[in-house]
Amino acid sequence: MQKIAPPKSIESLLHRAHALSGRKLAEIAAECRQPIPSSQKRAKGWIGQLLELALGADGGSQALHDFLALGVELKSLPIAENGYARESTYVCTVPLTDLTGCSWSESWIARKLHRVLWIPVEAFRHQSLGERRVGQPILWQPNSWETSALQADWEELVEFIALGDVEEINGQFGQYLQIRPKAADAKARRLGINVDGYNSLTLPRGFYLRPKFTKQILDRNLYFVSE
DNA sequence: CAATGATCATCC
DNA sequence: GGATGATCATTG
Repeated sequence: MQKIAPPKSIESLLHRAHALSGRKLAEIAAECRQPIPSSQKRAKGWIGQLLELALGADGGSQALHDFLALGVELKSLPIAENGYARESTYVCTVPLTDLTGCSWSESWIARKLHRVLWIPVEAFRHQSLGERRVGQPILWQPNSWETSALQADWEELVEFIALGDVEEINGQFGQYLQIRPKAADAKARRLGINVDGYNSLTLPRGFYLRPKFTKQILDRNLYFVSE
C-alpha cells in the first residue's frame, strides 16, 4: 500500500475522516489495497490499522500519538446493536515501575486521552467484516466530568501499583477505567515492584476504557452508523 | 522485545 | 449478554 501523507491540520484530518463515514470497510480496504481477512481471530487489529492507513496516521507502533504533529490519538469503536461499544477500548500500557511522583495530568494515559478521534464502526452480529460501515468521526476532548472520573480511577489503580499490590488488581477495579492483562499470553512477564519495594516480574497490563464510558461520548454526538 | 492495533474465549 | 482474562499480528 502506498502510504498517504499525514494530515497537516486537524481540519484536514476531520475532512478525511468524514469522507470515510457511511462507507463499508470493503470499499476502504479496496482503495487501500488491503485484503479483507476472513475472520478477526487472527487479525484483531485489522480495522484500526486500516483506518490508520486510510487517514495517514504516522505514530506507528511506538508509544506516540497516532498523528504526531497534531497530538491526536485515533481509536476505532466497534458499535453493537444496543449502541454500546462491543469491546472495551485499550488505551496504553500500564507503567509498573517508577510510579512515585507521577500525577494524572503528566501521565501518558492522560496525554493520550487529551484528544482522541473516535471512529465508530458497525459491529452487528449478522455482518461480515467487509460490509460493516464506518460512522461519523468524533473528535473528543474529555470534559471536566470525564477527566475527574478517569483521574479518580487512575489514582486508585496507580496507588495499588505503587504500593506493590499490582497482583491484587483485577478487571473489576475502576468504574470507567480498568486494568486488564495486555500480553502475548498469560506467561508473559514484565518488571514490576512487590510489596517490599523490590523488583519482581509480573504480567504486563493495559489501561482500558469500559463501554459505559465510551457510550457517553457516543451519546453526546451524532455518530449514526446506519444511514 | 515491547508497544501498538484490538478481539477472542470463557465464565457467570 | 456482559465482563474478565487470554490471546494474535504487526512494527520499530
